[in-house]
Amino acid sequence: MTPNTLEAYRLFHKGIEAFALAERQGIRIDVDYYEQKIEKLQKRIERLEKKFYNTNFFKHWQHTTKSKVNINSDTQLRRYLYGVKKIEPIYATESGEGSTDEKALKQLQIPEIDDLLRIRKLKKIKSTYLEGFLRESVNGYIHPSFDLHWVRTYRGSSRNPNFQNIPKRDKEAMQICRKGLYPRPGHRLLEIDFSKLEVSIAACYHKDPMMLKYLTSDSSDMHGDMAQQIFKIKKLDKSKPSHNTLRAAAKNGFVFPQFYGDYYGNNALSLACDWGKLPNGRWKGGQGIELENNHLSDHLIKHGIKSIKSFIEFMKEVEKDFWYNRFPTYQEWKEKWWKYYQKNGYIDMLTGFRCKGVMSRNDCINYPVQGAAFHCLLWSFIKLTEIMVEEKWETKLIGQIHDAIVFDAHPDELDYILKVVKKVTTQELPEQWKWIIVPLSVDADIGEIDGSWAEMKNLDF
DNA sequence: GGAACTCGCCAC
DNA sequence: AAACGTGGCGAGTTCC
Repeated sequence: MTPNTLEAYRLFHKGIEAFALAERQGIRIDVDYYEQKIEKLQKRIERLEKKFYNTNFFKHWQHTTKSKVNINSDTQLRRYLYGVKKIEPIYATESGEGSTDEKALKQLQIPEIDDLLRIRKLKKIKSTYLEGFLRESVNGYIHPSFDLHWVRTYRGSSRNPNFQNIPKRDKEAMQICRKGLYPRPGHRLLEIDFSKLEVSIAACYHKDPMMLKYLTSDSSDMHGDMAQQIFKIKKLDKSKPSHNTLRAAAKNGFVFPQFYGDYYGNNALSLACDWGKLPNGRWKGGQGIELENNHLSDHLIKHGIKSIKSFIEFMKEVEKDFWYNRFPTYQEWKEKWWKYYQKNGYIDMLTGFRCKGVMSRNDCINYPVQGAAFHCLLWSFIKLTEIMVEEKWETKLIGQIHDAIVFDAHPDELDYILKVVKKVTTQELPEQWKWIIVPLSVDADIGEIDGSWAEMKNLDF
């Protein structure tokens, strides 16, 4: 695994130097806040544990176990549920054991297990994030390492602590974890991320006309179109919350998984799971989100999809249409790319990096996209760091999350920084790399002066 | 008593 | 033909 061209080598060399500056700068943290929050969480966890110990579920579990039960042990839980109680596991792990992850446990519909999952969630927040931050803090700052020498796709990684997986979607976890991360006194946190970067970079490889159209025209909407097709609605109306839910479901339950190489069977099941029609493949009316006095499930039944089986068959057709009618050139590219690897034993990225070794079909399709997309971020990160040093900014780059850069910004420099960021990311980058044939765009989130990372607002610029 | 492993879960 | 890509990390368990 090496950069295959001088250009690729230089990108990583400069990347390491730029990351070193960000690492030295670090991210300010509120140590007192985390210490107090850990104590509070610990008390909440103990209360929940006490409650759980009083349930019949736990008492029976302990009764059937010789040694003292550790409720944090998935191994012990697995033995109890699937061994002692002989419940049929919903699905298995990689190694063939019955799964005890959240999704599998929820489907067992045992009320006491909800307590267990709640405890699991709080412990994750406390140990991985809060205690991790404190362990790594030096004089009120954490200094995550940003590495460029681990990842198979030539992406970056982060550790000690990992700055790239701090909770965001789960509101409660996000608040707790990010509330103690700050800019330097008097500054504002600023996060810039590329919009739909991987989809755009994929298009630079396959050049599918329909995809290029989606990425170039403001009026077209790929996820909206897929929502219409999957959920059989005539016209997606973005002013309706229910339609936005369906659009998000199409995006996260079909389009993105398909890009990563998933197939209709998984898509159908996970979509159906989301609106609660499983387990047992039972397809009932009166479920799923409300659509004009109608539940999604009734709506689909009315349109001839009367069982989970027929939904799977339907999604099979949707998939076929997606690849062979909507994006045929993308489909051909995937086949061509996979064949090329099988013949030559390697594939080259648009940025001059070579992937070799044992790779699956999905790997061949994903690696070049994932890598080159990150290299767009990296190139921008380097360029902005160079300008920062050259112009002696008070503002500093302090971190990177695959397609996003985090700044610790001086308020007086903010307008200027935003102008430079936009120029570098959307103009200079495509000028530098002529293979970028789609418009790139960036989005900004900004915190208050002395505001934490938990309270960021979208910024028009 | 530590290394290696599995599992679960957070991000993109 | 195959069947979701990349990481880091904590906790528990098993192996030596």
